Amino acid sequence: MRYSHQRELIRENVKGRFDHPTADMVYESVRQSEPTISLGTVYRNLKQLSEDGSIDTLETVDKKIHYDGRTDPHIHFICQECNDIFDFLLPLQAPKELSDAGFSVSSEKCVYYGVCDACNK
Amino acid sequence: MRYSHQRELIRENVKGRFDHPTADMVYESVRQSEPTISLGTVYRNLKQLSEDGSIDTLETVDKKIHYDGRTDPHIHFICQECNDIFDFLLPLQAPKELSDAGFSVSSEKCVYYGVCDACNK
DNA sequence: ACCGATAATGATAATCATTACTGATAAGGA
DNA sequence: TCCTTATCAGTAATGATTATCATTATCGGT
Repeated sequence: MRYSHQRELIRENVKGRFDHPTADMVYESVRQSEPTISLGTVYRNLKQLSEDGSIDTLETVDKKIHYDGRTDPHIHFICQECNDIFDFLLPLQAPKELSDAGFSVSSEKCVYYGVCDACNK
Repeated sequence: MRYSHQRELIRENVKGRFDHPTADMVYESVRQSEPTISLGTVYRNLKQLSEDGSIDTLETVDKKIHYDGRTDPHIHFICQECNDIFDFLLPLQAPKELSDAGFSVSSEKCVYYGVCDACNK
């Protein structure tokens, strides 16, 4: 993959935030410092970066792809009150029933739904 | 919710299969016995059924909503070789770190990625 | 430094899953 | 049976994402 200024801006943007942005959110943010960047460029690079493991993706119920700069093992919690997405840094914990059945696990995407600490008050 | 013949066909179809079909797959199947049913009707009813908990949904990387007749606690495994989705009936196991932090969990969606037993041979 | 091959870009059109709209039909209570 | 209205079939609209294309930028080789 050849270097590009735009891709670096996109990578740094996603890596530097923790709000699990959509492509459009990254576009609006990167546009502040690079006003001529195209939405298609943002989509193309987010896809590339997620395909080679630089960033991660998270599918939610809103039918938009959310991007995540974190690539170390962690799980997500989505509050059904405020719709915020929270990270919890926890080691990958694939049930042993999977390996028992001959299934080899390389990654996991766990999302828990409920009410967050703040909304519980 | 008022009774409708079409909705019952859709409910029975999803409940009677275990391949996590998309709206289009349900449409093609129900159409065999009800040729005049509309794709919009299938979408509308799948949405209703999932909203009142009769069926479940599963978001994957293909950007389509998959429906699941199973509503008892279970996790999913997606094989990266054959792309099949497997069910494992396991009790909901929210990490205690969540409740420790004041987060109350009401449901979970766990998807594990790797290679299934058959493809491992 | 320049060339040439080609990856990447900006702008925009196309795709495709899903949702909304509309006039007709049917469920079900009075 | 009559009335209200949820649901339907058919189809247009929406919206996120992807593809296209002419131009520009990267980078190894000369």
